[in-house]
Amino acid sequence: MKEVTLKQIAENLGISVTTVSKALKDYKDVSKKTKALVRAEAKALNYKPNVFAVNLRTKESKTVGLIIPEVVHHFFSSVINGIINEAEKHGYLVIILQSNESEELERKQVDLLLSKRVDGIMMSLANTTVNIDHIAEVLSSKTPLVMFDKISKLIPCSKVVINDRQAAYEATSFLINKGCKRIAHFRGALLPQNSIDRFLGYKKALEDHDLVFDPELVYICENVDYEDGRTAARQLLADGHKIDGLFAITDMAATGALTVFKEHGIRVPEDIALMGFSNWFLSQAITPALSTVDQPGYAMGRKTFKLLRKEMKAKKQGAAFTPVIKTLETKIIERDSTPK
Amino acid sequence: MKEVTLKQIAENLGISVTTVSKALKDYKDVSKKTKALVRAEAKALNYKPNVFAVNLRTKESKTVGLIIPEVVHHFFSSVINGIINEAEKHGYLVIILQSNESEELERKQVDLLLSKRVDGIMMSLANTTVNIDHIAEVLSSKTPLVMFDKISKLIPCSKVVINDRQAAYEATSFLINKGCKRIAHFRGALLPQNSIDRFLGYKKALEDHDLVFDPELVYICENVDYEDGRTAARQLLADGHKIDGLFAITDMAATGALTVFKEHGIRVPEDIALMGFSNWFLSQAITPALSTVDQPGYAMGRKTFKLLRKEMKAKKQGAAFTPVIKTLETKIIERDSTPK
DNA sequence: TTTGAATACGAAATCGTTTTCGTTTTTAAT
DNA sequence: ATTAAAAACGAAAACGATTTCGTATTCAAA
Repeated sequence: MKEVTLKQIAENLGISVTTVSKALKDYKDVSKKTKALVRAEAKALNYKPNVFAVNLRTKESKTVGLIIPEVVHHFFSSVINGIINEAEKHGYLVIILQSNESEELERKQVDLLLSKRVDGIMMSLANTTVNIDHIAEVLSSKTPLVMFDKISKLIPCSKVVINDRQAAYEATSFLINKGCKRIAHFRGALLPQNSIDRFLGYKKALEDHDLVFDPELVYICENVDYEDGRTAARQLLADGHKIDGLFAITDMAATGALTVFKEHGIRVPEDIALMGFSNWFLSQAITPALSTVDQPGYAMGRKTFKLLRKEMKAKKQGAAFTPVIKTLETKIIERDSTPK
Repeated sequence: MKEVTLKQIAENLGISVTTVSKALKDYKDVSKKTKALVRAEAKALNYKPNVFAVNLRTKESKTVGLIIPEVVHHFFSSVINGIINEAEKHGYLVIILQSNESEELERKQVDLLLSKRVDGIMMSLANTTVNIDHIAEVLSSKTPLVMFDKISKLIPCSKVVINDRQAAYEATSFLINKGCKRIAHFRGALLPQNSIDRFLGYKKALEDHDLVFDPELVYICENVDYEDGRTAARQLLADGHKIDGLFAITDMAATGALTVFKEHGIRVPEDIALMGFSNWFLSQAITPALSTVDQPGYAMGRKTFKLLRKEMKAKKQGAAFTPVIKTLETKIIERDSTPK
């Protein structure tokens, strides 16, 4: 029950290990006859190359790393899906780590992946990450790197993003075109670029349509989740603001707000029109179904791996590689939380 | 800019590679003075052991594989979360593959993981999997294996499950105790064990409470999702059945049914009481909030890895290991889709 | 001073492939 | 028959760590 090795095959056939190796890799300096013999014997013994040895020799592992803020999240799990499907197509395996939105964990995980000598790394930053030394470290280790969604503009690497500002601008404009005059915004935390960009898009849309921007109508949802949406909505009502539209940073927050509105007898969309963001599965299952912005997670995952692969290829061939920044399209999904 | 190796350190210090290696691993036959020197030099050069070489020597990779039907799924992503958190605690990385509910893909992925020589494998079967040769192959390769949730009773390995039958029995009994007399069931496909068990639990509960079991009230939701729930609910109404309770195999299917009921002016819970299954995030965000059965995904993930680690440890020490089957507790979550 | 046991160190084998660079054998051309 | 070129094979050196077994040194006890 010993492991089958090249040596084993070589001995059985009375030839050298070298020739066996070459035969299996289809080198041209091995005769067809020998190749056939070797292949037959390999199959007979059910030979499987020892990847550990192969990795050591070739200095690559055909494995890539992925660091993501959280796995249990419709958008991110869609990205994962896109990445592992694309990776598998090319014989790569994906190691997934979760930063739990913690910068400290993120650092550890970068170290872990580098020490595992993965062929490349894909990552989306934790909300709290401000110091980016650990990412610079990835670059200086010459490990190909692609960032997606939550990126850092300071790192010169390939990136896959959506235009958050533009998307938020369109979402807000959509509300305005439906007749809304006083539109509140539930934004995310102050730091993350997405949060900032969506807020800026919201603000710009108001200004471009000659509506006053009232900072009092902007509420912060720290975790952009259901509970935050509920809390912010309650606060909004408690503050006595009269609004006819709400643009929430995520579908979760929008859904939270929706339930509060319902509890207070406020009709959606008649009294308040509601736009979410992301097009999570949830948004079509609630009543009224949520109008939102579709954020293409699966496509983002695929594109991210594709860029990574290009860079890994270039590195292997010693070719130069200039970072690419890809912006994916978003689109408005009209459902029942906005007036027809 | 060369890679730092043991040899490098040894040369700098004028000692042998052997001693450097031993010093770093705290062998007792190296003097304290030498250890200090070596460690200092290693730190100074920022030495990182080459895992490829370590893997080859030690024959282990500190990496485990996970095969799962789909990633974009609240329950499974919770399991992933539990697994990678627990794994990370012990220095293991997790390679995740997705079978997309296809037996063929599942086979390929098992092969991939075996060829990567992961230290252990965790998996939940695809719905369509009937032939289990590939799983037997894992066993015969001596790779530790733990199955969870969707398991095969034919494979003698450790397993982590819930008692689907019991949980469904409780859910149905809960409806009965709330006064339901005619309870429909939306079940899953015919093959998967979960689907069968939940159906059997439903049936047994009816019988134990002296209610007639009417096969006409059982509808199949092939993909147990939102759309299936809608379709089944429409069919139920079209068939003219008068029911006062519904137990759906998943929260998704329950939610689909709920929207159809609403569209037909049927009140929940007044006209029909509704129980889901899984306690996905969704269930608390809809109106009325869904009563359901909590399925502990995160705990299942943690437990799964823990069992795997035990088995990997035993293997390493050449100790015997007898498979363990762990059944996790579920519990009824009462919300607003059932009468108080 | 000799002996014995600790204590500290290293040479070399090993893990299983890959690949360079010779060497041998075959084939074709003169 | 001789030679040149082409085709087929192998020895051996990597890759970088781990570990077995010796050897050398130190120190204490007799």
